[in-house]
Amino acid sequence: MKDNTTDQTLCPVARAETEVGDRWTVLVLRELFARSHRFEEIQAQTGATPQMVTARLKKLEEDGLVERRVYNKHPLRHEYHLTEKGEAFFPVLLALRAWGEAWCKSRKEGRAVNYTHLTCGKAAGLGPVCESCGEPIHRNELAAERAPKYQRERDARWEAFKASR
Amino acid sequence: MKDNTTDQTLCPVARAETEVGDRWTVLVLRELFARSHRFEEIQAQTGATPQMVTARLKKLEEDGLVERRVYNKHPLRHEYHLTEKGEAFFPVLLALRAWGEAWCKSRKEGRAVNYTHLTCGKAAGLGPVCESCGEPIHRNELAAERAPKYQRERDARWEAFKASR
DNA sequence: GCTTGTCACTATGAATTTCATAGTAATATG
DNA sequence: CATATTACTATGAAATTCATAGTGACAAGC
Repeated sequence: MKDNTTDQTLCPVARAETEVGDRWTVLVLRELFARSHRFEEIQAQTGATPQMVTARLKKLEEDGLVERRVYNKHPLRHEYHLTEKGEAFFPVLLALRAWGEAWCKSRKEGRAVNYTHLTCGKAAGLGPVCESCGEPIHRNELAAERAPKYQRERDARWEAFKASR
Repeated sequence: MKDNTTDQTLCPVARAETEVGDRWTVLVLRELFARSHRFEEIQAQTGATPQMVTARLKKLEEDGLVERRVYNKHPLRHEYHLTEKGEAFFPVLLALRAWGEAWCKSRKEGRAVNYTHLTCGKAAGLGPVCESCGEPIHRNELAAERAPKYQRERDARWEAFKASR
């Protein structure tokens, strides 16, 4: 995609959007952060078609956010993992999550995931700083726990996906 | 767009992406945060076609991020402004900017915009907390200054846009 | 040794979206 | 009365997306 407005600009937002400015791409990244490393898990949980997943993973790899790791030869099978650049995207996803929780859901729907801030042992809240201790949140100092309802939703998606094959 | 994976999920990221999961949408929001409130400014600076701008603004209005304000009757003319929900999106853009500056540009290209943290009077850095005083950054406590190179880029885009009509 | 299952995709074609180019409508300005 | 300003709309070709189906390589069970 040649693109004079985003490739040749100094604007970091435009630059970023050429790499992650797509719904499926962000959903794939969400899954990688959620430790879904296999193609089928990503496909099932994002709801994308296999072509979409293939295309996004390929582009993410080209852009340096994702790397493939062989976990099986014969047949050749890969797992997808975040690189340093991919891991660095976490604050964006955290901010997007905070906005989504605050502005895209009714109050009675609960949180999908609750984070515990491991450095202080208490609830981290929505960030960017821990609501319990005030320190900036880093992904490696976080323990995630899915709300039962959200966990069930994911389990159901996986079952539905497997059943449809 | 009926969408069983993003409309019916508890995941705030998926919810958010149905509203802002698109390159043009994010670029339009960037312009609104940059205080471009007129249709043509947005069109010129994003590089989108008028249909794209129309469609995104309409959707953003429907989703409650943007409101139209009449600034002229006869002919009827509107300006586009962020609502509270739209303003609340700022941390996402800030995080995206930080990631873009850090990972989508070569070191020798400078920053596009530098922020001064008004509460401490010093450089705010890339956030989410002020690099000078450590406090969380809020948009209304920030003064933005465009790098001369970036300002020239924007001026040139505006000139090119006007010349092409 | 043959069927069934697993995993990661690819193939196909219709439907939708995007893009470039051009044009319109209402009014102000010189 | 001609030109400029502003905010769009129209059109059709090109590209992308989607749903549905299928493939290839192997493992595991019987």
